[in-house]
Amino acid sequence: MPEAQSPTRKRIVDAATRLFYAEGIGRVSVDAVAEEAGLTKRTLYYHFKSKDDLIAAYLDGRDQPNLKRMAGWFDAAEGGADRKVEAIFTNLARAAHHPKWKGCGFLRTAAELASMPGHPAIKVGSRHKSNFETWLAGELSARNIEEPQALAREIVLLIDGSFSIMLIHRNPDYIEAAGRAAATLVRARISSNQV
Amino acid sequence: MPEAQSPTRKRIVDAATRLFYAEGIGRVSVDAVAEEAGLTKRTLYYHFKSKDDLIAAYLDGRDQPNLKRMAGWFDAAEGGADRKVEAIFTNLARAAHHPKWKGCGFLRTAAELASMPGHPAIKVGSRHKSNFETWLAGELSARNIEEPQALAREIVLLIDGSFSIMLIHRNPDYIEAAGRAAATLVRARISSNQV
DNA sequence: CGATGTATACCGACTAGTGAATATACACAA
DNA sequence: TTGTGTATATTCACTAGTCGGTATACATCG
Repeated sequence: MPEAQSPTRKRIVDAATRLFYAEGIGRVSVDAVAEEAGLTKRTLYYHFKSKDDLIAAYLDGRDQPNLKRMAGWFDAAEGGADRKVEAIFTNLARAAHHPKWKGCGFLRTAAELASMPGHPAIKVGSRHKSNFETWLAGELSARNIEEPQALAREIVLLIDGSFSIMLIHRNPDYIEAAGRAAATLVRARISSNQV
Repeated sequence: MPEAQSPTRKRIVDAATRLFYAEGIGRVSVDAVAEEAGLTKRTLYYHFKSKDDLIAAYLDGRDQPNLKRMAGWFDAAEGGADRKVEAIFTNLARAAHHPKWKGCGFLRTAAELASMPGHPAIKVGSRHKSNFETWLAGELSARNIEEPQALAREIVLLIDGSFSIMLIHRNPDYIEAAGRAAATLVRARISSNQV
């Protein structure tokens, strides 16, 4: 039985992360992951019972870093909740200029696995997106924004819409437009007794 | 040289449409498409020079039907522009309940081809999404809505956000929430001298 | 010894794409 | 009418390579 936190396992997940994000889970073979990790396929299958498991582990490893990055942008931004929300989009648009940017790994994986709704990787993605939505609703609630849950959900829709459309048009203007729409929706819910 | 509108070609595209939408372009082999169409792979390759070409033809064939369906929902809805826009989401949510529903074929294909931004199928998808955005801006403009282009873009972001999140959570509530947000954004732009 | 980890070598199934032959239909000439 | 040429359309059989996954063996270390 492999150890849950073995360094070899981490090497495999790191290699899978690089390849899966760059090429998509369907276009990357297990052989390629093993080679990228610098070991043989048999060793990979000692640590993971299937490719599907490895895909889920890849997404699981992206959960916390992704959340922290978003929260970092939110926290660092000056101004009220509207400006902080818009900062997420502004930073996203900047990140999208990077040549290695390929959208949201969670959404792309869900799209590739659309015919397998119960796939373990999709459950991981669902949990991640819920985590983000819950975190955002908490931040909005702490700032006395009205209907924080509903608003958080609308912002999530605009963020994921940006991710998707970017893969079609490759035009970051869409992300900026989504940011302005999100800021508008936030301002519409700033309550009267607000800091 | 094959004929552009040969009935055989149409049979192939129809078969490809069924399989590609149901399983995703990467999970469907050319052999499978040929068998679904009731002919041999060699015949398929007589009509299409590559699988990539066939994928582009699949999406090209979905352009007009998709636009007509959206426009039909918009036209059929009672009320002002806000209600008509919201009707698109309501109908989308209803369609998403169907067991064969697998999201937006254009977005899913773009996600699968994220590592090949210049792929012909992505160009077809980009054109389709632009067509829809332009059509919607026209409808909004005809109803004296302010900033119709900006608003159309925001609505598109909410629609495509709905498509993406649905593949993660499989919960049509997100589409309804997006519809309410879209209606809010429309109402914020209803000008004073309006019918 | 026994647990953990790694390597070589292999499996059957499937992949996109192709070579060569052939069926069909129609044009034109004897 | 009959024969020949030609373009379109289709099939069978095949290639060279990749796929996820595994059987077996061997190392290292407590």
